[in-house]
Amino acid sequence: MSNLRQLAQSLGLSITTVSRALDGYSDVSAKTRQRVVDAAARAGYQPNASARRLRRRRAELVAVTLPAAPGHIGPPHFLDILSACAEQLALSGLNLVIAPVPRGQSELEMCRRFVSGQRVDAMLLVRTKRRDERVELLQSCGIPFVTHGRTESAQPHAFLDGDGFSGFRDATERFIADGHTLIGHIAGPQEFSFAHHRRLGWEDALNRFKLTSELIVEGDPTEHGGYAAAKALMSATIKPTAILCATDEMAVGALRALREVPDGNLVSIVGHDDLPMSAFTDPPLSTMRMNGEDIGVRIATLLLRAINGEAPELLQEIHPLEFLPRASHHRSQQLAVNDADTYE
Amino acid sequence: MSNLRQLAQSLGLSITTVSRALDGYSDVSAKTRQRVVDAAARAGYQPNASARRLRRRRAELVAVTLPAAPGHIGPPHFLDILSACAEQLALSGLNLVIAPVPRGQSELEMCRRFVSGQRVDAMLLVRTKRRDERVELLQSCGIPFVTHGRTESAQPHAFLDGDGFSGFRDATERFIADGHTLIGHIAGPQEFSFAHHRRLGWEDALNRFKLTSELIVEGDPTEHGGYAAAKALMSATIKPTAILCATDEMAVGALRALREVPDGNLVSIVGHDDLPMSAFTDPPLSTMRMNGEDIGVRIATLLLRAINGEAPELLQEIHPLEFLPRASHHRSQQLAVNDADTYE
DNA sequence: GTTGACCTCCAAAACGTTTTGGAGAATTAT
DNA sequence: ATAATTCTCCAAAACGTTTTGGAGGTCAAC
Repeated sequence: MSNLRQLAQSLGLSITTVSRALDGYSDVSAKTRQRVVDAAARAGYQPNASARRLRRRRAELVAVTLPAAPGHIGPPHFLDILSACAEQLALSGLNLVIAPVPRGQSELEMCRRFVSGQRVDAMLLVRTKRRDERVELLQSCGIPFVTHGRTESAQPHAFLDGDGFSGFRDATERFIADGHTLIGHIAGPQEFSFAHHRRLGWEDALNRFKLTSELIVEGDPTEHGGYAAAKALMSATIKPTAILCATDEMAVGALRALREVPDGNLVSIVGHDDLPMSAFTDPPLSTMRMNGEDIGVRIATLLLRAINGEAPELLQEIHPLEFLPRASHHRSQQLAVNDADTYE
Repeated sequence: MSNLRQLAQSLGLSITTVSRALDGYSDVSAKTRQRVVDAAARAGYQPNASARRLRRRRAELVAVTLPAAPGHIGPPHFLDILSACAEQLALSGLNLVIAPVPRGQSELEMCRRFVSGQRVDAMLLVRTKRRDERVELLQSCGIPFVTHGRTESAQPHAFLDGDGFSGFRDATERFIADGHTLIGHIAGPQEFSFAHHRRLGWEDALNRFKLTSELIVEGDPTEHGGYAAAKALMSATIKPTAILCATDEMAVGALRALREVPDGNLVSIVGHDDLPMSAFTDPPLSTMRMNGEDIGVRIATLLLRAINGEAPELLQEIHPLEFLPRASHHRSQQLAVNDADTYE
């Protein structure tokens, strides 16, 4: 609307003074400041964002890459995370921009365009892979970034992740304590680090108790992926009596598959994410989720600290998972009579 | 990284020439242009976004407001829409920024900040209300904007919407044709235009056939809202034999409520949105969805046309809904024997 | 041999802000 | 009464780009 020059002119002051008055510098008298602030409010003055960004050499923007992945973009509540993150960032004057990968372009090129055009002060990467080329690029550029999920990068980088390993190990041991010996896993694509950690946790528990870890099928992290995987598991000669699913979405698919298969309704199921709908499936889905406060806010905090130059080693958070027992992890009651204490 | 000046210096050319060479002006010789383009590629040159934005007086940004609404932010697939929209916008050099409402601030203030700070070239409003103050503000500012969902604004504005009225009217008539006479509606908050249109469609069909339109309960557009509403409907003295739900999420909640109620499994259900999970509920959820290509892309196109100055009247799209019959709309087979032809 | 029309290129201004390095006035200390 | 200090304010430079309005040269036409 209006700019600093017009405002200054109308007040008979210099641009400098108006600018400094609004920015709260101490070298402008209280009286003048008040006059300026009033006039600015009256005029609805807002500094031109591009001009400030240019002068300050900060983009005031953080980009989140949305990989055009097969299946869904992320868990359905992912937008809520982004929204909370954006809200927190906004408190520090940063806006969150969505950086989709243009058709026919690689994620890498997109990242490059964003950083070398100085469009962003930092980046947020989601759906990180175990070996993620985006991480390597951003590390070599030296631009601050945070990933949602770990990677196997040699150099440390900032990340926030849930402890999928422990969560899935514990869930598996819980099944074992219930007397299960044939515990399957519907895994997500192993290139994704979240899927890999969850699988390793499941495997770890089975190895420790010398149980088979062969009842595993990998699928897309979608309802259909879970459906197909469950069908595959249940059509083998050795069928699991309990199944851990990498995500709630896969678990929802698995539940449907189990409805269509003989004795499928005796198979126990556990998922991960605690989607809003998970409490409303039949049976209500036992699941787990990262506890603690809002993930989006935490991510924003990490981003801000990264922008402030804190070392990546200090910006790594692994949050424990919280188990949410509902009905689905306890379906075959006849197994529960085993003596669970022998496993302690 | 590098800027125009350095690039020009290294080539022994002026800044002007380098700039114009890269922008494809005709007043630079083919030979020089080639030299410039090569050097730019080698240096990985990307123009500084803030500088260009300042000079061109375009923010190259579009903001989407994410109301901190009760319940979820939007349908779970909403992020996919935004992603597609962002991708399409990116083809025209525009980025999509998330504009959440800061705590303790109204959506209105947020919009004002964005437009008067010239942070955006256009805005996208979602979850529009029948009387939406954001629309009024943006209209008075004269900034281009598109809404996802209609409003009852006096002045026309650009929008994209599904034909919820016809969709719900048709779905109701389908129930009537199946012999139902007690058809309930689980409505969304009527201040939202999408919820209102859907309700009106349901009501219209009932009125036309002189059936009662009293079996209606309003709830939050969430699983829990649907659950509670269904419980309420089923605990009245007159119980519906079929229920239309304003959203799939509400339908999922309703399905669970019906499982917990005598004869609930005979009640037919229809939802709206075709969430990925809707095909995996028990029974699979009959639903409807806006057909046509990617909604996100269409929204982006509308935004671009609005930015180009096209009149709002020309930027209004109402898309028909497509009915997706699965199992849930046909549960009480004994009712279907009625003579449906009398209703034609 | 001059005129006009092109073809290349460029200096300088502009976008609106923040920041630097004072200038002048008022106040206090010597 | 002068010097030192503080209090206000401001002119000008800078951020990196795009765009305006030519400048100088070459070539063909008259």
